[in-house]
Amino acid sequence: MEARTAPSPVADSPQPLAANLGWLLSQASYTLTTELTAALERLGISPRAYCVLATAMTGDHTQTELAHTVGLDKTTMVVTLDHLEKAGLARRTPSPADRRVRIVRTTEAGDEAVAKARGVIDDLYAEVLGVLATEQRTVLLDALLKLVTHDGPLSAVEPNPHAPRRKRGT
Amino acid sequence: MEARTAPSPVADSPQPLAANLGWLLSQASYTLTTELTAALERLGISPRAYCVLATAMTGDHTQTELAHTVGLDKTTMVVTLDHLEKAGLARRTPSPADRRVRIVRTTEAGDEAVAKARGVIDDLYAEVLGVLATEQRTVLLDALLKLVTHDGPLSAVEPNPHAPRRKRGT
DNA sequence: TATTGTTATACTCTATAACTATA
DNA sequence: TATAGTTATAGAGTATAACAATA
Repeated sequence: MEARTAPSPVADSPQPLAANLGWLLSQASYTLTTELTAALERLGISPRAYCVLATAMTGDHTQTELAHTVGLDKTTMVVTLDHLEKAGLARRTPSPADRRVRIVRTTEAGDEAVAKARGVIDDLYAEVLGVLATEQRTVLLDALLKLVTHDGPLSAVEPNPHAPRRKRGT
Repeated sequence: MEARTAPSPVADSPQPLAANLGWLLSQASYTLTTELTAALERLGISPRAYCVLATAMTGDHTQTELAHTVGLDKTTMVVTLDHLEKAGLARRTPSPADRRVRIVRTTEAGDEAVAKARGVIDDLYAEVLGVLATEQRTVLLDALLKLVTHDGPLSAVEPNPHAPRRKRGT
């Protein structure tokens, strides 16, 4: 399988120190994503498609709503939905209330795909975490959550919407 | 600042479960990389450039050696070195032994840049990990290392060199 | 005038292929 | 014939801009 994304530039430290947080996180995240992508590919679905599909299932959402929730650009959402429709996993339904808007609904096949994907994902996570002792596992997840969660040091950075396009320094 | 990389498709789960390993890792890794990139940018250096520079400092290396060590394609290495030379941080020296080969050496400015970058990186990691209790920190790093390390479940996947180019499924 | 979804397009990043100069 | 480095180029992925339909 070809790598989905190039390894993070920081992930290539030749001799990872025990304290090289960045390398550890990049490596873990990258490999897990790669394995997840490979596993889902066998179901004919991409991680992104799964994400959109699973979100669409939670209620009646327009494309823009969906894009916002999942964190995609609306034009990327168009492409993703084109794929999903072609694969028969979702369909766009005109909204009776607003004729500009299209509600995204999952098909039965889509529901099944999500269910199967959930199983695959859960299995993968269980397999990975199974290597750790029970307490270690708990602490790991707690610690990550603490870092990532609202006003932790690794909570989401909102990109400056009007930042000048970077010109690629050295 | 503009996001360097789009958020991982898996990282966008609307309501992260405590056990959503993938989301936690992606989010942590992505944000840390973003912050690291921003911090290094103030030094006029990219994470990749830092990586190459720091590796080049460890001895006399050819471009290909460097590329292999750091995990870059040789053509990408050319571009990276072009930047580094233009910025006066590294230079290509012809090898006396083999006239096809060029040894990559850091300049004094390059050495300084690496030293400064090291400081910035260490500070950032310390700041992030400072949020955790001492024991929590140890367990986190141990656990990550265990997952990522040789024959852990998230150890590096070697890409199949002759896999057919993926055609983008759903 | 503003908004939804679409299309067309430009930009970034990386890798493949072809070339040169050596070996 | 094979290898190091270079250049040119194509591919994949994303976002910006312009547009049509509707509000």
